[in-house]
This record gives sequence, C-alpha cells and structure tokens, in this order.
Amino acid sequence: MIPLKFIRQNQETVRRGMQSKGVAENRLDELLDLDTKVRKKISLVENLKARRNQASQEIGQLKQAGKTAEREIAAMGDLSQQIKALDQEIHQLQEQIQQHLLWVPNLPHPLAPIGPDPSHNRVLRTVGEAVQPAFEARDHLDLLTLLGLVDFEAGARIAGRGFPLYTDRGALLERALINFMLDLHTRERGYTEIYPPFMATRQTTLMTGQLPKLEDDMYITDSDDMFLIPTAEVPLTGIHQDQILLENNLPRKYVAFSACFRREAGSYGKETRGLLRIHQFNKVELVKLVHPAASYDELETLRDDAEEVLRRLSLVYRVVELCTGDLSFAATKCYDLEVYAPVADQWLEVSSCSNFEAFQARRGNIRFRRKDTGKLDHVHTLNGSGVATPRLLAALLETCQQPDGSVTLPEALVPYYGEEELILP
RNA sequence: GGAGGAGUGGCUGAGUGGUCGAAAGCGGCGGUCUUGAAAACCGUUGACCGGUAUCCCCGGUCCGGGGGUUCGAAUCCCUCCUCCUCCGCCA
Repeated sequence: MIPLKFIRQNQETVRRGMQSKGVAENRLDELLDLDTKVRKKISLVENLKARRNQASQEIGQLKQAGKTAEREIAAMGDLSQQIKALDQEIHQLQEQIQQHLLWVPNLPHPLAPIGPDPSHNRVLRTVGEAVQPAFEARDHLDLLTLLGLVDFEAGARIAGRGFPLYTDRGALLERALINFMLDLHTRERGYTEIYPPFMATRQTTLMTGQLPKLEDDMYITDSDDMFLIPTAEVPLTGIHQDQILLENNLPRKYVAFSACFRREAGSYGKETRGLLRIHQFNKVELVKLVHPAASYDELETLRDDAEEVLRRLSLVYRVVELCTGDLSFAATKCYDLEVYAPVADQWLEVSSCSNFEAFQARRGNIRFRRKDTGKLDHVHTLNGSGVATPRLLAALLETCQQPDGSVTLPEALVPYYGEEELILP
C-alpha cells in the first residue's frame, strides 16, 4: 500500500513508477479524482459534527443542572440527518478509494534496472561454470522416471496434471532436501522455524500483495473464502498483523517449510516438462521483518542465505537483478537466483529475494516503536525462497548424474538422505 | 455442532447513556539522587485522518469488525469475528 497522502503529493513519481512496472494508470486518475471529492465532503461533515458535539455537550450540561432542554434537542434532529446522509456518501467514496488504492503497486527502487520485460534483467554474477556433461546425459524427467522417484501418472489420477506424487526414494529425497535447508537456516543463519497454516484469509492474502492482482492464480475455497497459500510468505508475513513490535526485537527472521499451491493460469504450455511448473510444490521460505534503515542490507544477507543452499549443494547458479517490468506488484527490488540445469541448458528460477519496504507492513498494519522518537512506524518486510524444491531437484539430478543414470549426491545431503548415491533400481 | 463467559491504550485492568480518549498499575521517555547502575522520588507518555500544517494550534474519528437506537453510545439493540470453559462428534 502506498499512502494516499504520498500519492496525492507525489503524483508524477507514482505515475512514473506505475509506468515502469507496466501497470495501467487510469486507476490513478480516478483515485485522485475521488480523493478530491471525498475530502470536500469530509470537511463539510466535520464542521457539522463539531456543531453537533458542541450542542450535545450543552444539552448534557443543562440536564445535569436539572433543567429541560427540549428546545435544544428539537433543533438537533435535522443536523443529525444531514450528518448521517453525508457519512454514508463518504463511506461509499472511501470504499471506492480503498479498492483503487489496492491496485497501486509498490514503486521500484530508483536504481532498479528499467525495462518492460525479463530481457532487461541484469545478470550480476554467475557462480560455477555452466558446462554440459561430456557424456550422453539425461534430463531431469528421464532421470526421475529411470530412478523411480516421481509417479506423475498417479499424481494426475488423484488430483490432475501438475500434482506430482513422490514415491519411495523420491519422497525421502524430497524430505532430505527440506530438512537440509531448514537446518541450515535455523542452525547457522539464525532463523526461527515456523510451521504455518497452509490456508490464509482474504485479508492476509491481500496484505502480502498476492491479492487483488493474482486472484486468478490462486486456489480458493468457495464456502469460506479462504486461499491455499501460493507461498509461505503469506502466513509468515501475516504472523504480526496488527501488532506493535519492540525495536529491540528487530529483525525478526522466520523460516518455514510449506507446500505451495498455484493454479498457474495463463502459463499452460510453458516449461511444463517434469517438475518445472506444477500446481503444488514444496518450498522453504525466508521472511524478515526489519528496521526500515536496515532493509537493503538485510536484503543482501537474505540473498546470501538463499545462495548458501546452492553453494552447499555445489550447484551452478547465477544472481539476477530484476528490471522494473519484471518486479512483482509489492516489491521495490528483487534478486532472482537461477540454478543451472545442464541438460536442458536452462537457468531455472529457484528463489526470488525481495524487499517490500513498508508496502506489506502498511497493508497488514505491522509497526514498531522507534526508540529515538518513541513514535510508531511501519517495519520493512522482505522475503526469499530458500529455496523451492522442484527445480532444485531437477538441476541437482541433471548436474550430479553419472553416465549410467545413477546420481551421486552432494556431500551436504548425505546425512539427510542416508546414502551417498541414488543407484538404479 | 450445542450451552455459557469474555474482547477497552504497548501490557494488565476500571468504567453500564452526557465534561470519557477513557481511572489505576506496569512498561516507555525525561529528570533528581548516584563514581556508574539499580532502587526510590518527580514529571511526562494513545493512534489515525483533515485543515496549503513532519513541531505547535484547530477540527474530526477510534474502546474486536460492521450496522442500528438516541440530541448525545465504550456503555443500549442486532449481526459477524476471535478467545476461554463445559458437552457432543471426529483425526
């Protein structure tokens, strides 16, 4: 949420920000128009209310003194009706304003690369060397099948396309990956582990910015208006909704494993092979609530925490800074981590690390008390995947495969999986 | 699912139609004292919106959310939500 006052006073800045994110601006004009209208009415009704308050007080004094106030009371009836009517109009206008406000995206950081689409993203660095195997290698789907790790047909029978069913060693390997990542972030990186609800209310989903824009991309329950979480970002950021934190308790760092549910409406046919784009997947998510002055430093360490997963697994990856047009609705700045899948010769996004500044905190009313001034202020929120499993698994299998199709696991994973390699069944 | 009880400021908690944005305590902030700290004492301390207005000033709104009654609502009525207790059912 961008504060209405800021929008009013910085119209051109907001307009440029919306343009660079590729968001239609017609709502902005309507918004400003409604704002002017409603403020006129507000000042009108506030004057009336001031009169009413004064008169009511006088009536109270008369009654207290044991006198009658019939004449005064009779004079008030009309005023009250006017106020009621105006209040209703104002209420309606403000509801409209609120709706428009929810569609104003966060503004990109001034130094974010400007551009309309991913081709303008900036590759900051590549870790490791992107080389293809010397032998005739299999891609991740062939390896999954060969090793018997995932049964796509069974998943489809149960829930339809895009719901993989991990079997036996595949299930174990998935669990090993999740445990490895959780332990890394909790034991070495100072995150507090959370096991959150996998559903969230409309309000919570609105807070993180998934709504209203991405409603079509989410699974929703008709009878309760609940949303299956598309990422644990939603519940984790929601933990402190409507709360006031102590400055001493910042930053708060949370990590959670969750299943993530995405309808992926409109992306059929893109990257659909194997595990690359599915409706339900597992992810370990990092969320931080931080002091505003620290949020950009915290973004760097968050990114590093996510990168550490890939480093420990000895995978080749690159760090990409997103351009304005590719930034999500709520983000000001974002790094994607893309892991290299050598057989597909593709860079697969496994993590997005974003700073939302106060955008989500304003929507969720998450504040802290400043030590220096004693005043309240909104925290800054950040999140990043640390990381999502399906593409990680795809890259891992392709990278670590041997000529016969067996896979030698990275050392870091061995204690979790219990064996050093996946041999052919 | 059924029956009760409760939701008040950062926290605990008083307040059942009028000068109540709300007692008191805790906490926070400032000060006195102290080598320093603690304790004690003194003072201070709600949020949000608007008024060309980051501080002062003026007005308005806010006592779980929404609606209603009234000249006037924290207080009365309706409704929804959440929490607690008991009963039933179920993992």
